[in-house]
Amino acid sequence: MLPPYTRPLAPPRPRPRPPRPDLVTNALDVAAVSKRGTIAFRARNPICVPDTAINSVVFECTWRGCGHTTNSCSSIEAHIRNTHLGPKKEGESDHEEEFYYTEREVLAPPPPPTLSHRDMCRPPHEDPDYQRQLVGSYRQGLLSTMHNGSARLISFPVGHPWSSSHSPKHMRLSGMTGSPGSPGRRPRSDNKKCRKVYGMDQRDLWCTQCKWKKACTRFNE
DNA sequence: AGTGCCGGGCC
DNA sequence: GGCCCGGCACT
Ligand SMILES: [Zn+2]
Repeated sequence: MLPPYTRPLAPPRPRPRPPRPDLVTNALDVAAVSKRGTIAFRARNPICVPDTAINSVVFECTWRGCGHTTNSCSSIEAHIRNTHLGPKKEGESDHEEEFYYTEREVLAPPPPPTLSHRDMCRPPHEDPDYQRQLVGSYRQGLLSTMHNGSARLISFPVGHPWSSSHSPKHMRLSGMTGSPGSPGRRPRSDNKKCRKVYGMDQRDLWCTQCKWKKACTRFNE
């Protein structure tokens, strides 16, 4: 009797869904008293930049071939764990991520967000930027000089780069989740996206991809 | 608890 | 193609 797929026009969308009972998270983690409290670099600051350029600090991944930079400590650690070290095991408590990034300063961290029209929806394995990242990490150890100032990477599809003893330290092999042929999931970038910026009650201000629950094209670079 | 988004549905 | 949501990986 009632129309099949007609939605009310523009009411706020308070649609709280019931939570799933099958999601469990382990709560076994160390308190981590001092989070990277041992690096005491950049104490001296010899860079003599008066007050014209805003030199900000970035965290740069030092994994070979990767030059991924972020601006927060937690995001670079997340990057390293996701893209290089692999999933964390439960029962491991050393902060190994600390050894794969440095903190440095930059003068002009190209903040202008790309104004190009990258407003297309595209699966990640077709994204040329994304493919470059994949190859870069896949050849970890085969290439020597490779600069890369881009952003995101993903967990590997099905290859086992960190099982080939190319990593500077241990190897974290495990049954990586992912069916053969699955391109993997891109790690969340640290920028705030339309949803968080505008909120659920202003959904009409979101970019198109955010409205469709796709990868945001306005706030990621 | 909330956010980001892939995969897949419907039109 | 546009549009939307279930489910899930994260935080
Ligand atoms: Zn967006």
